[in-house]
Amino acid sequence: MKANLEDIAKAAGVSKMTVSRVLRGGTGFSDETRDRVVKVAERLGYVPNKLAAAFGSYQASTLVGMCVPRLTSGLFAHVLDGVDRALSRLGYQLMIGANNHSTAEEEAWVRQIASWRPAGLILSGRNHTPATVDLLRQVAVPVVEIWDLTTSPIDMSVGFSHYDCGVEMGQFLLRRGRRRAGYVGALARADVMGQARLEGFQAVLAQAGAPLVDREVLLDMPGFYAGYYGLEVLLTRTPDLDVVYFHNDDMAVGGLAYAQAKGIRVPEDLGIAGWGGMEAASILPKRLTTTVVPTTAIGKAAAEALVARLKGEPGQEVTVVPTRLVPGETG
Amino acid sequence: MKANLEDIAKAAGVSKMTVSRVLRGGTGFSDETRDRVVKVAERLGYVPNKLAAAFGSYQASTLVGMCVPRLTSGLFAHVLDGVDRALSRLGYQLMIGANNHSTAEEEAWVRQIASWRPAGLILSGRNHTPATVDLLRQVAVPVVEIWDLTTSPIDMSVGFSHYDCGVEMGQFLLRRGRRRAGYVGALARADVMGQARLEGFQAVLAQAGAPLVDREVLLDMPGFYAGYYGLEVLLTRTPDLDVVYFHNDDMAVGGLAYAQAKGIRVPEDLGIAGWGGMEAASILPKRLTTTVVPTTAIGKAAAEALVARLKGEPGQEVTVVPTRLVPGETG
DNA sequence: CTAACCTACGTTACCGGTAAACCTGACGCA
DNA sequence: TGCGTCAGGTTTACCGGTAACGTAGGTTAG
Repeated sequence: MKANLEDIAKAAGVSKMTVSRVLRGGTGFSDETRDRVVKVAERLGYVPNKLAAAFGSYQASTLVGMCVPRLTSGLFAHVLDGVDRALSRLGYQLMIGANNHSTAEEEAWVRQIASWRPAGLILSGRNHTPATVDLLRQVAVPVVEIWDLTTSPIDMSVGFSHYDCGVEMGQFLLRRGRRRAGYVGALARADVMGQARLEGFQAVLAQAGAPLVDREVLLDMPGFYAGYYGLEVLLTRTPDLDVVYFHNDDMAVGGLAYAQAKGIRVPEDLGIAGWGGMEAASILPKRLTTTVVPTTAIGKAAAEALVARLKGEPGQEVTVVPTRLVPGETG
Repeated sequence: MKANLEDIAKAAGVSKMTVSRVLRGGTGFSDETRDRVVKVAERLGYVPNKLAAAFGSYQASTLVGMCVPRLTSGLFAHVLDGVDRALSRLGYQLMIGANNHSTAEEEAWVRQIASWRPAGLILSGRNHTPATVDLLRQVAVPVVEIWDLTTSPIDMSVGFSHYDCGVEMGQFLLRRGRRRAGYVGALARADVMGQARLEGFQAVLAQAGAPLVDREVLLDMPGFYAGYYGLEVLLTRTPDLDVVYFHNDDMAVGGLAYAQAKGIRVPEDLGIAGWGGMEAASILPKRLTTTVVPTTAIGKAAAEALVARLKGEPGQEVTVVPTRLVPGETG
């Protein structure tokens, strides 16, 4: 990595500053000068140094940090994809991190990222440690909190209400005549958003005079096996449920597998509802009753909100991206 | 973002350099000085500036770039996770990008990333444009090519042989008595690695006197529906196949769904084999015959190879991470 | 008793850009 | 003729760290 602006300047017989302006597509030079400089830069294989550029100019870098709960989550992969597509087109670089559903790990990540003076940050969820919030205020950079909508964001928020998802699913299942509902969740301690869905679900059931009968919240990661096992535990304890709401689709599919294994007919004997809109659920013989979350749209909206702010436009403070309850054949 | 080393230095009554040394955990200061500096730094809410640090010292930053074909790929999500876990522990930051199976997009990405002077790069696949290779040599930074093993890597390689995957699956299906095999693929133009699997598969079948009968390679993304549709096209044209090898598990599952829809018994009438080891395949009533790729292990190994090189150790040039053929109930 | 050596710092120069101010000749215009 | 203006540059002063080297005072070896 040898050639720098100085080298090009010398070789082209102009000043460093002129080279800088030419390469950044500015103004204040003749066409001949531009051609000469561009040619020399190419010949020397010039690779710009954004480190120096971001550092030297007082303006922020083109780095954007994004923190998700887990990198292996199919839902967040799509959010990530939405963000990346929107940002990379505009020349921003995405730095990612995973917080493993821990606000402490998120804080550590923010601390690391902050030292890179990013142009903006995207965080998942609305729960952060006080130190994280302090840090974010201090770095004074646009922040988008995604996934879980909050009416009082640190800066901007893009997402939907998990509580409302629970309410909506509760209402739907009530309309289908379910009266004895159970719940199977996971991530007992860390999962604030699943908790919010459960609360909405519970509230609407209680209001209708058919309160939640039983629930089983495991400590595991919310996957297929946790759903299978969770339903087994739940039904062993409380066999006469007529519907079970799961933390997410992965778990619901596991529950479906359990029902199938035990000869429980779905939806006749037991209704099963998930959440999230897992792509792979399409491989099931019966369409899963679930709430589809527009993951890519959330990513896109988050990136756009961030970019708007970076361009000096005000930027939407709260963007609601509506979810969609899909009545399948299992609920 | 106000406090910098200078501010701390003044407030603590020492020089900038001493503050720098203290905060980086170096030597050459007394315990009292350290305590005083640390306390002041904390009080002022000092946020280090890695931009300045990486730029000022001539050594590379703690930025690591990683480029995957698609961010929504479940397999690569696990690779990414493996890399991130290994790197973030050591204080490295991961910058990601997607090349959409295009070497041209990869080149554009490398060009962007190179200007950040990363400590290292991780690329997916062994195919790169000449300009990419030039750039990589010029930035003179450790590079790990993952996923598709190459015996002559640019720098280091971690992965497995796609060709051998095809060979192995071919041998397995031959042993199970299959003689009339078909293939359903996707990404017709861009997918070099699926192509390699097909070549291995074809070679071993031909050698055994039971050459590939027909194939259908779609232009679509390799997902569930492409598999469903691809199998339909293939069987309509060539109904008397006794086994079909799919580009990946997603497509195989789609094929399975098609077979089920058409009353084709699997594996009696038709064998189905996939590739990759999709988690969600576990929700199938029958275990899919497939090749499981140790995704997280590849990510971890890639990160470790990179870190070894960064520490000045030689670092494994080629690391083979073996795949595992899982005989399921569909082959 | 003195040279060598350590500890605990301070000084200086520089990394490669960018912003902002400054310069210069040509041209238009009163 | 003198002055303003504009294109097309150049010059200078940083940005916030780090490496390399300098140095004062105390300690130790011979």
